[in-house]
Amino acid sequence: MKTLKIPEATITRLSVYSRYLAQVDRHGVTTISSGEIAEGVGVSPAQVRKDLAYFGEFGTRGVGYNVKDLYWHIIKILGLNTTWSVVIIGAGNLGTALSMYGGFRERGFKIVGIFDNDPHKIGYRLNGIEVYPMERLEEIIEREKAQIAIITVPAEHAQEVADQLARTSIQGILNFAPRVLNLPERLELRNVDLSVNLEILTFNLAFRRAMKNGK
Amino acid sequence: MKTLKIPEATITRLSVYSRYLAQVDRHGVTTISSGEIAEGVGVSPAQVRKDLAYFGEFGTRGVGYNVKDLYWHIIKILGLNTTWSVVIIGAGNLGTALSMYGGFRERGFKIVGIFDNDPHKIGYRLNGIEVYPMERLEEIIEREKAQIAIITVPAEHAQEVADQLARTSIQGILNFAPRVLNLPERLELRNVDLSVNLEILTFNLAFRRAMKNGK
DNA sequence: TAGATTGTTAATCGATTAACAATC
DNA sequence: TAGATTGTTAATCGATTAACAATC
Repeated sequence: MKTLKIPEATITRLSVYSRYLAQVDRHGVTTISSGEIAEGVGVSPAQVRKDLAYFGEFGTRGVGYNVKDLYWHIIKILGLNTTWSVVIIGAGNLGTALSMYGGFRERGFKIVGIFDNDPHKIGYRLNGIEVYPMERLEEIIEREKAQIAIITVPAEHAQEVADQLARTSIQGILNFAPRVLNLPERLELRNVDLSVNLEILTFNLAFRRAMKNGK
Repeated sequence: MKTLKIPEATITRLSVYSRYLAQVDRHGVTTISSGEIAEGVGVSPAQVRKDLAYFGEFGTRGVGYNVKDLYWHIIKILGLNTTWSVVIIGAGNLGTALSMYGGFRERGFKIVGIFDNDPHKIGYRLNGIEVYPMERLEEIIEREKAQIAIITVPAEHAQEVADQLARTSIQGILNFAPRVLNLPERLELRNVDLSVNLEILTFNLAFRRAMKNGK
């Protein structure tokens, strides 16, 4: 076991493995091999073993892995054995959709507030989550001990919101605005660009087609 | 210029470059260097040039790139010079939010219908887009010549929906359900897992913290 | 011509795959 | 003991970075 550099792709896959393990666990499976996990999520068995090897030895040679056991090991690795409090900035369609997204709750994320600067939206409750004005950002983040913020405001306002968040005790930001953000080093930043994903799809489709027709 | 193998990361970055170019173009900038693009989107200048080199020579040595020109070249590479018709399967929070998402429209994607199996939702219009029953999936896809489908149904139903789509003329699928899908080779598939992104964030936060406290 | 910046090749770095000894 | 499967090392593959000749 070595810990030095862990590829981000490994973390992505661990997340996928853990969800797959939860799924087979629900079906009553107690033991699973790297080959079966690989088959289930579409990677190679060596990949599965390598990914796990970064963090320890979780299996039994000749036998495989205990499903529940490995599941909890991965949950712990991902930091999901504790609850994370999350605020959402932007009560538009995407923000409200994410505030109700079951996938977050299932994995232990707790949305503790939504922020917007539209006076009409303030005070409204979405699924029991209150919409606050931007002025109360710092106050609510402190009160709720929120560690993560999700930005779903229009691209033009994303940097401004990021600046405001940088002045709070927020530790990580998940940015859905299609804009590159400048942030202090101490903040963890991840970008989710919904259009990019669709565009990789169109590239593959357009490119394939071009290949077929001659070339 | 060689075309053989293009890293997916290159396509992701091209998408980001093009949006950045649109942004500086709006500010009246006409010429830009690889270094300036790199600075603007947070990669290295060599990276920018390498990415572009897969597809041709778009710049002038000693000068740089014409902003509008390069923008359109990338748009063409990504296959965005034509309109893509898209259907959304699942009229829940996420599906409806995506149907109204401005980021898609801006890049030339046209949502032509939303599908759901909840009778209460059928016939309802969201932003001018009609909600159809699942039974009409094939009919509407043919009529609207939709090429892409976005899956936003619960994980339990994702495979079933994928199977239905595989029987239509849909060419590509963007899957938001946290479930690995099995599909025929001919279909292009991309997975967007919203939780995974949040989990990479928590891993980084949890891991960093563990590093600090001893270890 | 001198300065700037591209396009491209070679060197480096990192991640995946293959192979196999360890061991249940 | 024989069969299975892990954990790990070495080999391969691929992507990024550095360097520089080409050229505006």
